[in-house]
Amino acid sequence: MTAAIDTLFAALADPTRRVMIERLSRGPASVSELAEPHAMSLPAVLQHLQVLESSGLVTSQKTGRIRTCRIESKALRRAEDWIAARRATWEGRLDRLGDFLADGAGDRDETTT
Amino acid sequence: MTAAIDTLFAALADPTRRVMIERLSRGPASVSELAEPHAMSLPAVLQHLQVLESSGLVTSQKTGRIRTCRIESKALRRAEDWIAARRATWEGRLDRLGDFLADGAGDRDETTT
DNA sequence: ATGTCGGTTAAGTGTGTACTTAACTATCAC
DNA sequence: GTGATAGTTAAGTACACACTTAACCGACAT
Repeated sequence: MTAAIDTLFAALADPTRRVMIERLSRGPASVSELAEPHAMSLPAVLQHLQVLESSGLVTSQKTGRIRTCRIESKALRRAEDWIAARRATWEGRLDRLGDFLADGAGDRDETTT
Repeated sequence: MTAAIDTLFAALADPTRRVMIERLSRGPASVSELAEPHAMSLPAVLQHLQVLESSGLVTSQKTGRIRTCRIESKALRRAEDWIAARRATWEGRLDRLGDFLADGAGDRDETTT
């Protein structure tokens, strides 16, 4: 389970891959559409795509000679949730520390929800 | 700004560092407290800590001979928000596709047009 | 059937990352 | 002071990652 989150964040850590994700968040795309904004060879794009797929962030299917890729929001949510959980623990702890932190005494980071 | 998100996700991609973050989400800790659960040398831990600090996820201050580290929830939120934005775009797009998706046609093969 | 388009595989290269050990500094206890 | 404790620096190694070029395969168009 830990390894899965590993590959998730690792996939998101690369700017090329994040641009791909951004593109895919606006709708499915072919491999060459994904490649278009990037100044790199197609095989390089393919490798990024493989990383995205093995992380579960993207799925794809081939029809004829074009492969259509789409984003997998479940995987995005898994990453999001991991972060949210840690933030909640920390911010919950801050809350428990006392209200005097909440109204200005803290080091300007508290989220007063 | 893109490079900042880079280092953020890269920092989160390592299991050792995520365990450190989990520890710090429960409260501040010293370097050796952070090191304790990991079967690795202290210098290795220090290097992970440097990655966490330069990503903005952790800050630390030295008092006497112990360095106290604490989590920086703002940075966590930056990562969380990036993901949330992409997911929102994608899921917003799905919504616009029509309600028939929302009540059961769900995860399998949307965009049947 | 021949050519082009979209994608894929294989193999190699340079760079970065995660460690290691060894040695060293600064504090605190006595 | 002496010695232990907490952390730090430096230098080196092994492996992973982001690319590259070259060659290739399977649609589709003419």
